[in-house]
Amino acid sequence: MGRIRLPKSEFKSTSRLLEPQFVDTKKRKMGQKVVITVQMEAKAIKQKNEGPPSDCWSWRKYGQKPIKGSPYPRGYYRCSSSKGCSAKKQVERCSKDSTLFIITYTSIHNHPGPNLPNNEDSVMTLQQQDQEPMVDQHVSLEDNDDIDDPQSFHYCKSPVNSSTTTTSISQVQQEENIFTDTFLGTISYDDFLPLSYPQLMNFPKSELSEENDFYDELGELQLPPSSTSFAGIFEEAILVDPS
DNA sequence: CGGTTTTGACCTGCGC
DNA sequence: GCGCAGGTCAAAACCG
Repeated sequence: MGRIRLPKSEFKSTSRLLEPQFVDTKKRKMGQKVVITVQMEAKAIKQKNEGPPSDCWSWRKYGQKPIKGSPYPRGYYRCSSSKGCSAKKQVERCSKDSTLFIITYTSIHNHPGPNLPNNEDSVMTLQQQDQEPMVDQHVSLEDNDDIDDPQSFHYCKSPVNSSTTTTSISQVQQEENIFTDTFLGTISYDDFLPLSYPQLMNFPKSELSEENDFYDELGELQLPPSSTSFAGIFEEAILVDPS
């Protein structure tokens, strides 16, 4: 898609600089991230035209880049559920297992999630799964050839011993075999992701990066009851703190 | 018609 | 300082 760009010198005078307060510093170092891996049924991927698994948040794709060493590009999404929401996610596919999606959540939602009334139900489901062997549900979905729900997928536990602060995506990719080795079972993606970033993180607010300072200002933002009961499942996501 | 996706260009952090 | 790779921008195309 051709696009006429101004010469660099002229480019400097575009709207990006007219509103410097909105200019993203585009620092490579982002705040802490949550990395989760999602294994989808091959059929489901086909049905979704190889698209990433969707969650109940509304995401808008704003970029895609080929990643060195990976045959699959990485997609960049930002939350479109609410204006001004800085929540972002990156979706890439595992180079060795095309059914495995690596989703990296950065920043946080500054608004209540969609379908909030359902969140409690979702959490209850998670809690139940915590108590009961998840394999049961896994089997039930595996046995179900009906892919009417293309969002069915396998939730893969991230590397168990990954550092809680320094694990990077590349490290994750290097340990892809661990994903399959540590496969736990299947949960509903909708159950897993209505929760906002800090809920996923479930770590002390003081540990949030300064990028997330605005969340302090939103201290009045009411979190769904799930925020506390999500700890059980959270440990299966990777907390990344690039330093 | 408004929101989303596509896609090439631009920006920036980081390693050397 | 330079080059690379990753992240973002934004116009055009697409879609419902």
